[in-house]
Amino acid sequence: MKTQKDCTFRKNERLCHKQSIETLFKKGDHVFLYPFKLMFKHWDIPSNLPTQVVISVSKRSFKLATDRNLIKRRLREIYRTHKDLFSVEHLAIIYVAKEKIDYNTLQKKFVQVSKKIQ
RNA sequence: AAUGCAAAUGGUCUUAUCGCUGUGUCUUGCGCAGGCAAGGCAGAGAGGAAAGUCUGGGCAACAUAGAGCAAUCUACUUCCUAACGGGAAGGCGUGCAUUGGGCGACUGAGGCACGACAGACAGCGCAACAGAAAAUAUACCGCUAUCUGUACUCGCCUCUCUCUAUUUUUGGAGAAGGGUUGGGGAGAGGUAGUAAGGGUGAAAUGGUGUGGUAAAAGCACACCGCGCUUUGGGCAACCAAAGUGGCAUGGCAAACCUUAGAUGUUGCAAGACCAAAUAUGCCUACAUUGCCCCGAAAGAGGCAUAAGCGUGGCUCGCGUGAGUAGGCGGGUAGGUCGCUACAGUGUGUGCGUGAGCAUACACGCAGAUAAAUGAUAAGAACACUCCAAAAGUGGACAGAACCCGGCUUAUAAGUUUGCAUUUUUU
RNA sequence: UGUGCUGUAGUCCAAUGGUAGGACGCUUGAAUUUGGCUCAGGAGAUGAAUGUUCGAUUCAUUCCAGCACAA
Repeated sequence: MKTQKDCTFRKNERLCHKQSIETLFKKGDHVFLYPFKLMFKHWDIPSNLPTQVVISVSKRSFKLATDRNLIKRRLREIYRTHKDLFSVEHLAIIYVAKEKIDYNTLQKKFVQVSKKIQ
C-alpha cells in the first residue's frame, strides 16, 4: 500500500546534472513502446538514493510551448504515482508521438513500459 | 429581426484530495557557528497578448577633454511623455458614397476611411515600349501669307501645210511646229508667321467660353485654377479678404542628395561574490639511495634502482617508485546575488477638448533555472443540440525567464458600434 | 533568452527599378534493332501580404519559414 511519502517528486529525484545526462544518452539501455522511449541506467552500486528522472518532449513534434508543458506535466504526474515500478539510477522518458494523448490511456501505456524494463 | 463583414470590448468561477515552486512562522535532527535537512500551520503562484523582437528607456560593464567627418535613423504643426519610429488634438491632402451651385472649366457642404505629409528654380541623375516631341523649349508633320516658278493650261507672235471665198492682193477656218520679259498654276523649293491640330503614353508645357486673325496664339476679355504681395485671424501648421502677375521652369527623394534633429559600444549568457575535484604557479616547514653533468654555494637536470606500494596464495617476473605536509593565488564544475517596491495596482476628487497631469485613501500582487501553476472528483454560470426541462457535448489565441512604456501579429462565446444583403410590418 | 543572416524552376546559381536567364534534372519528337550519347522543341519559379513608383526579384513595412552565433 502506498503511503503519502511514496508519491513525492522532489528536486533530488530529478536529473539535472549535465554530465550524467550525457553519459545516460551515450551508454544507457533503451526500451521503446509507443508513445514512449525510455533510456535508463542500472545501479553500479546498490544504494538507497532515489531514481533520477528526465522528461523530454521534442519541439519538432509540438511547436507550441503550451502543448509541450501540458504533456510534460501529465507525464510527471504519472511518474509520481507509479515511481515504485522503477529502481534504476537514471531514467529518461522521451515522448515520441506527434499528437496529444489523454491522461488515462497514457497511464495504461506507462505501466506496460515499466514492466518491459523489469 | 436574421445573416455576413469590419472595429472596439472581453478573456468564467467555487470547493475537496494528492502533488510541485517560492514566502512567513513553529517544531525536530545535524553542526562551535553561518546554516543545512525533514515535518506542521498560514498565505501566494502565467497573459492580454506572457508571442514577434519592430522600437523607447531603466539597470550593468567597458569606453569617454573638446570639436569635426563618416555611418545609421527620424521628418505637416502644437502638445503629452522618463523617452520613443508611440499617443492626443489640430491643419492640409487623397479616396468613397451623399447632397447643392455653374452652359462649361470647376466648385460648396457635412459624413466615413486613409496618408513615411520637409525640400525637385543647391547639385547630380532616371523615364523601357509607344509617340512628332519625355524636360531644353524647339525641330518635324500640318495650317497661313509671300517669293521662285517646272509639268500643264489660257492668251499673243511667227512659220509651214490643208480646206475654202476671190481675177489677184488678201481674208476666213483647221492641223502641226517654233517663240514669248503676258496671265493662271498641281506637285516642288525658299522666306516669314504660328503652336489651334498631331491621341501615343503612367505623365505632353494652365483650362472653359467669347472676341480677334491671313492662319493662329493669354493676343485681348470674362470666369475657373495657379503663383506673388499686402492686410486680418491663429502659439503654429495654415486660413480668409483685397490687390497683382498673364502662367513664370512637370514626375520620382521608400534614387543619390540637401536642410534640421537624434544616436558611444555591448547586453542579465550584462556584471558581482563564494568555491569542490584535478592540474599548474608561488611561499613555508620537514625529508632527500646511488651515479653522471652544471655550479663557488644554494640548488637544478638526467639515468638507475633499494625500501615501499600494486598484481599474486608465495617466489620469480611485470608495473610503479624521490618527495611529503600546510598555506596563498587566479579560477573550472557547482552555487549565491543581480531578481522583482515601483515611470506599481485599484478607487475617488480636481484640472485639461484630449493624450495626460496633480492629489487623497487603500493594497502588496509569480520569481522558476533541463525551468514550478498539474491530476482527479463535485458543483455553479455561459454556449450548442428549433423553444422549455432533463440528459449529453463544449471552452479561442496561447505559457513568465532582468524590469517597464509602446507598436505589430494571433484570438472562441458574450456585449457594443458601423456597413452590406434578405425578409416582415407601418 | 539575446544577437545576426538568408529565402528565385525539382536541384545549384545569375539578373542597373523596364519581356525573370543559365547548367543539371523532367518531358515530347527525331536518329538507333533497342538503350545510352547526339540533335530539335516543350513545360516548370521570385516565401506571403500591404505600400512607394507609370512599372518592383530589386525600394520600404509587417508576417511566415529556415540557418548561424553567444554558457
